[in-house]
Amino acid sequence: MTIKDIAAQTGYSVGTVSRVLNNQPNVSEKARKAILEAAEASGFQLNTNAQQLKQVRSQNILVLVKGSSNQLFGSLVEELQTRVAATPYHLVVDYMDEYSNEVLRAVQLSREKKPLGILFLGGNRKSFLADFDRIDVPCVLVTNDGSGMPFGNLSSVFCDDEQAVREVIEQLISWGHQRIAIIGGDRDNSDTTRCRYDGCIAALEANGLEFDPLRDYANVRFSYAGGYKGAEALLAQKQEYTAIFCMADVMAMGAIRALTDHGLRVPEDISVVGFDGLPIGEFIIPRLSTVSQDVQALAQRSLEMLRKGFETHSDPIHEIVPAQLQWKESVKAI
Amino acid sequence: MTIKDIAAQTGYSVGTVSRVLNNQPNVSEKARKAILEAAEASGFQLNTNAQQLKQVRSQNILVLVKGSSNQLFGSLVEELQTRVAATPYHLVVDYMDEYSNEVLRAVQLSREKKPLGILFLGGNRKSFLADFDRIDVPCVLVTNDGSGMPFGNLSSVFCDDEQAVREVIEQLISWGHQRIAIIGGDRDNSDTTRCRYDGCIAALEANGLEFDPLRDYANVRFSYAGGYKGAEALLAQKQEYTAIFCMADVMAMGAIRALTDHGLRVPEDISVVGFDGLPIGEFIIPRLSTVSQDVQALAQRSLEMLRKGFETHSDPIHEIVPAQLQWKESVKAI
DNA sequence: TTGTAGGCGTTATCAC
DNA sequence: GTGATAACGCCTACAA
Repeated sequence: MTIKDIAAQTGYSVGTVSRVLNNQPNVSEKARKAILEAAEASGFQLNTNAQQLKQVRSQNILVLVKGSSNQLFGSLVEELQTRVAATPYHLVVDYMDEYSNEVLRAVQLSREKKPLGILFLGGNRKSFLADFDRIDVPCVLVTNDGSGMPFGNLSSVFCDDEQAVREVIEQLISWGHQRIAIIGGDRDNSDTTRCRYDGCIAALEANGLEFDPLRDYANVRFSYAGGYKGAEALLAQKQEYTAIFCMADVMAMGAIRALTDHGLRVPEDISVVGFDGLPIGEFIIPRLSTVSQDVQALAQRSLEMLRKGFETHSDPIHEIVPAQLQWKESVKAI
Repeated sequence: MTIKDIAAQTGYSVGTVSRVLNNQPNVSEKARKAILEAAEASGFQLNTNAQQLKQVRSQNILVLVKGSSNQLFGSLVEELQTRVAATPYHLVVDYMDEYSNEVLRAVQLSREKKPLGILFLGGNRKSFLADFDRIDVPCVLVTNDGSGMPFGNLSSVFCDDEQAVREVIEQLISWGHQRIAIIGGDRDNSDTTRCRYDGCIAALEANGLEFDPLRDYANVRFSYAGGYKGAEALLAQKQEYTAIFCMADVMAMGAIRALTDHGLRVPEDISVVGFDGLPIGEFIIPRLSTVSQDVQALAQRSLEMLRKGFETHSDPIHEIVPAQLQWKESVKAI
């Protein structure tokens, strides 16, 4: 079933059928009605391949999600979906694992999907500096800082990770915590990890607390199991930590389980803080203290910035959306 | 940059370039080398649209995921990815929400991606009966029973939900539980819900326990919040339940939180069982008792069955993979 | 308002 | 082995 069949069926030409199916003007009501009916009846859908092959520009907004099991991005995509539904645009979501090069993928998909713009959910500075100049449509980097990169078509929305983490640590200190450990990722390969790490160090140093990365920092994967292992590694240091900051909620949940298994109560014996503000944090026992990223705001602002980019061709914007510290049951003052 | 440019650059024709880029025979080593080098140098990639438009059959295996936030399917897709990586095939994953018609989507994508076969992760009998005859490639319905449907190209792998749930309930009863409530979804619109519900009823009836659906069954969404609301609704019935069976782990986690908030301890005051065997169940407090679906086996068998379908053109198979009851900290004998 | 025809980037079928 | 060339299904001038 192709556009030709519909044309034959209705007696109109492929041109008219195409115009109707694309909601274009210059078609009589009669033709529109007949063609839509025929299409409906046979369940006809335009072939996206042919469409995109021919089109110079689609109505697509491309969303590149780096890290397919990142639940924060999951919520973000949902949020984006509902917002885009109310616009004339269409969302094309592409998932990739944490280790793929998001920019090269974007170059490839740009050529194929001919998107109006691209939303990067996660991304590394290194990849952008290397290849982003091959992309010419407006883009927004979401949850990472894109300022300071020399690109005229790259905006960004993100929360100030470093600042948020600094506040977390300082709050913990003000509540009497002196021995604070950290569970995070690889600071050499993740900008996010690096920012959050810097925030920790800044706060600890400002308060004259000693911190030995080799002893007090656990470098693990961003997962439940990673958090579990991280906490066990820290316990093995026999440092009597009073608090652990985890760079992701999933890590925090794994850590809480490990601590519990080793006979420690959270928060009575040790406090735990996460990062992201995942929905599940509200449901676990104890409720998780966390830095909550404003998914709503991230979705709204990134879309607005992208639209401004391709609708009015305006200059890139770099914007911080505030993160919110949420102190829940997993933390206790000493 | 197109295949033509590569042809011009290397002095060969588009035909030869195409053959090289598709690893086809009848190309001299010299040509192959020159063309691959040129492609490499410019980072050239074939345009998928043009490719799929022209191809009669791709090397794609299409995976249709119904319910994009279903974490069980998330693990399944990961499992499938790693397994397919070792084959000459390629996975194309398409996510859709719980309320879309998976079969119509499959018809559309079939036409476009020209897949060798399709894996349905989740699906409803109703949609299949209505439109599946429009699909002619081999398919496997995963986690739902596809037997009893009159299609020569539809296999299925699933766990015996009804049986598993029956065992759960009977085990609870044997441990002294008499007042058992259930949190689940909409039995009219979800085959899975219906199966699990039937299993409950069968076990309860067989043991002479009374069960009033209006009072003892909470129909909510498959989410943390759904489980929370479900548990609250049940508590409002003032029935002194000793155990709650939830049709999904996410529901169970929400329920545990609600029970805790209402001053009940799990499992001391009330036992909770989930379904799915999500990784996180191992990390929450208390560790969740659940019916663990064998993701490995589901992935392995569904792929094998699909390959058998399009490689040897054999008849559909319907197979049950055993689910495993995992009794953890969230359950206690009375 | 409608029809016609060329071409998007590839694959596939021929000849050579 | 290699090179033309006709599709694939659609969009888009342009002509009618």
